[in-house]
Amino acid sequence: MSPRAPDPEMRTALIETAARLLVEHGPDALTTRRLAAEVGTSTMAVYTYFSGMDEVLGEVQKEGFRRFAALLARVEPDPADPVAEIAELGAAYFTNAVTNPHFYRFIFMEKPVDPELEVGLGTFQRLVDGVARAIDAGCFRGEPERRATQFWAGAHGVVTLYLAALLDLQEAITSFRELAYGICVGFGGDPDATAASLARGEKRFGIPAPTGATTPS
Amino acid sequence: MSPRAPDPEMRTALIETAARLLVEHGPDALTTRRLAAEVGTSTMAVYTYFSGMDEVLGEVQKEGFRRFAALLARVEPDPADPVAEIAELGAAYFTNAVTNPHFYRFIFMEKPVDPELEVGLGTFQRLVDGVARAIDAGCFRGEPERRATQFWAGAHGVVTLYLAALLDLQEAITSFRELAYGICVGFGGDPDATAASLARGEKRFGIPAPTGATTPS
DNA sequence: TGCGTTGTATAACGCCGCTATGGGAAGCTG
DNA sequence: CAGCTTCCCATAGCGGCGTTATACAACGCA
Repeated sequence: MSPRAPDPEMRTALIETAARLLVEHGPDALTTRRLAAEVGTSTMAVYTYFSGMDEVLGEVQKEGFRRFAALLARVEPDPADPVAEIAELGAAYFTNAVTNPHFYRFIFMEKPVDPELEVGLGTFQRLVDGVARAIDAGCFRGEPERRATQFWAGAHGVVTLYLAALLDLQEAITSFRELAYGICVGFGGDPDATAASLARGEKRFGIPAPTGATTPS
Repeated sequence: MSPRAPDPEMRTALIETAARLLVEHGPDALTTRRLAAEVGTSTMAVYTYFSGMDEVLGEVQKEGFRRFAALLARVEPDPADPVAEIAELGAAYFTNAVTNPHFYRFIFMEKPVDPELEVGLGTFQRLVDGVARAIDAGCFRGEPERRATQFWAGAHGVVTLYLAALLDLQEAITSFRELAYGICVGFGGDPDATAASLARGEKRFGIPAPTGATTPS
């Protein structure tokens, strides 16, 4: 008395196909019927492997955070120049948003399906750690979590303006840089040293150069 | 040969009812059928007075900006202390978001239906003007539009974190304050004078005190 | 009074998320 | 190797959505 075995690849296929649909066709394409058709199954599969479409969307959100975390993982801790490290994390954040706007919107601009979302908070913790090193090294003053919140808030605000086409890419990059500079120097950072570190970190990660079209589709 | 006259109040009633539905029941309540039922007409009215539901939503967005602009209008230009004026504008922004979270979400976190949205840009211009006065007065350095963008980005980021329940009200207010302080002082503002002006402006407008529940529903 | 014009109520179309149902595949049991 | 139990999933249906076609009712000028 053993039942028919579930397809171990089906759940993964649904999530990855949903993520692809989001990236390629935008959030409107994320319907149960279209997802099932794209995978080559019926809508019932969604209810066999998930509680409903909402859980699929939650998994897509997690997948987005996983990809973002993978990008952040490219940034190595730099005890010698923690402000440069923060600039690298910022560049990674910005690059992630510009490269995959649909994903960014879905992850950061919609109310999270899973309020816990430990994987999302993990990416924030990565920033808190970097900021804590900078504060310990005396690069600027503050409480790590709160200062990290402010870096994040600024980055998110600039990205949001960019994605709403209220800023072109060049303006967005400039504001992004200056906001980081303002926070560091505003809380005690040395102006010249801060500018040098931010430039160093940004160069290391490499923000996408604004060539050709400078507003998102 | 004169046809049946259109009801001059119908268009307004639809927009205002839609706004009320958004405020009281959230964005999911903004359906054609429910809106028509609430107004006491049929769904066809939406197509008689608008091109479709999208145009209604666009008008709701404009209405939200109009209410926000009315709040900003309470802030009088203060040539003697432009940084206090910026703090007042910030407090108005924050209050607007906290008081009407559904409206804030709808206006600032969803892609605008009408990309022009001159009324929305008008509210931003109000900030640019205040920032320009501060720069002219030597309170900090920069180009008005870009610096205003950065204030806006920071405010929006903090509000977003608050509405996502990742910050409680007290944390949000603190980050809000410190971000403004950081931008001013980071670009040349005198620390003590900036802190005093920000406190003065905030006191004048009055950010809602965090009493009782400190996270949005 | 009649006619032309136009608002709008009703019903229908094709979507949506979701569920009820039933057939068939799978593997343990005798 | 049958048989039976179990569960996957294809099909079809339900109530919702935005939108559209149609028919009727209201209105003002001739």
